[in-house]
Amino acid sequence: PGGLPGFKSKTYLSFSTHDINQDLCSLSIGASGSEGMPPKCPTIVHDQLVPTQSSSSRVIVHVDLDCFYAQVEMISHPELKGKPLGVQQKYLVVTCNYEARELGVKKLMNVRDAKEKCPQLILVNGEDLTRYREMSYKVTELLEEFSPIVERLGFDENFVDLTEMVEKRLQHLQSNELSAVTVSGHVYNNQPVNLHNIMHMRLLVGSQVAAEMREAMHNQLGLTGCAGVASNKLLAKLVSGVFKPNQQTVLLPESCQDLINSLNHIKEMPGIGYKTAKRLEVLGINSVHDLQSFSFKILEKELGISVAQRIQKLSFGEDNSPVMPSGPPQSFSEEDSFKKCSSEVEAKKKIEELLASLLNRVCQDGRRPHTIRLVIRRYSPEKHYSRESRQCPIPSHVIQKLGTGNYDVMTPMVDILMKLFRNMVNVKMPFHLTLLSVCFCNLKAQNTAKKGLIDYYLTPSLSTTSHSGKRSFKMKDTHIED
DNA sequence: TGGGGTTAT
DNA sequence: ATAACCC
Repeated sequence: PGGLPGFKSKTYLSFSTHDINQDLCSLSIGASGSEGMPPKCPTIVHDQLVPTQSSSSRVIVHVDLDCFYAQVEMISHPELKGKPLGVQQKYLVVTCNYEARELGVKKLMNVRDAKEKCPQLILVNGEDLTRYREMSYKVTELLEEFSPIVERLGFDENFVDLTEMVEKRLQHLQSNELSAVTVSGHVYNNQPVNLHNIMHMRLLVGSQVAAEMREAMHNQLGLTGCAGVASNKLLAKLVSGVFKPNQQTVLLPESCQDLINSLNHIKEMPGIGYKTAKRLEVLGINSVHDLQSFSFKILEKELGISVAQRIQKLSFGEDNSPVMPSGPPQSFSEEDSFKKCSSEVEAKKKIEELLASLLNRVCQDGRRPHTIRLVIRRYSPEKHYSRESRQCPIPSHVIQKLGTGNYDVMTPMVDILMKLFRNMVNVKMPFHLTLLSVCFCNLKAQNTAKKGLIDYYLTPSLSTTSHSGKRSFKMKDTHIED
């Protein structure tokens, strides 16, 4: 209101991007009778479809490292280069290098099957993620030098929003240089480039930045990977995998439908997971085209408006979700799986191990966790994937000891964790666990003297409830007696 | 299936 | 606290 030339302060614009065609949106112009606030239901004086370039004019790159854990292992052990190498966690080969793939080893293959397929396969244990995690953040930090808008996806993928960078580079080009702009890497579908199409130009410059990113990753970190450049995260991710290993691909808008039609099943659509795919199959939806043409009303009834709207847009290649800068992690966790744990003493030993590693990590980070969580998985013969958890606040006197080193923080933490354990597991009855995990979350910046004062006055749990004599718990944290 | 992560409800 | 998603 008031900020747009030609509109008076009580004129409101309302945009709806509900329409399936992302290049159109509905525009309502209304006038409000109330003071200063946008009307909940404006008087609609005009309602029509108008062109917008809201989501389709961005330039996004998806960077995907090749067999990341195997690459890190080959950097640590150069003598393994050129040989078939697998990274093992428990009895699984979780990933392997391309030499091993050529000999038939697949990701998440059973160790026995892998050895059978490929007797020369060399296996290294990858259960300790420390070096992978460290290298992963080096990659993210390198990408953040290009643009600060970097979103991590797992340890080996990053999205970067290049829109602003690309716009600046194009502005700095002279008009005679514009006709000399070329693509770096592949163009999806071998689609011809039109140098008079502004979006083509943006994506070409995006492909050049992507190539610079991959060069920097190789020169500075010794890593190879793929990149995909497109106008949104979904398309960038899908196109990054088209030419595999160590190559890059740019998607021009005209080939978008071809890209999404290249998917053989909706489960291959990022954002449609195991559960949703199963529910869609029941509805007879198997292909991307099935999902595109399916009645939205019925889809909404089955999945709710949120999921229905999101996934049907995905099926058209539409994805307006922003690249969210990941920043430092929201949580730290360590887990261990095993065939059987059936006694409290055994569980305590494992919990102590997990906690010791976590304390090192959290100490390095500098911030302090204010919540601790224990997660278990109970054995069940057939039915899989069900975890239970209990969490509680970390007492402030324990938080303050974190990272100081000379005070024993293990003992009070283990005591808390064992209370959470007994809250979940009836130790007087037989039990059979197959996984234990400890998680630190609710991380807050360490108190400086100044900020400590501010916290004292502004943090509800300290300043407004400390006089009540009882601790107040937000959410559903389990209450642990001291 | 491992050992991690995130957000939404 | 759980359920879904991602790697």
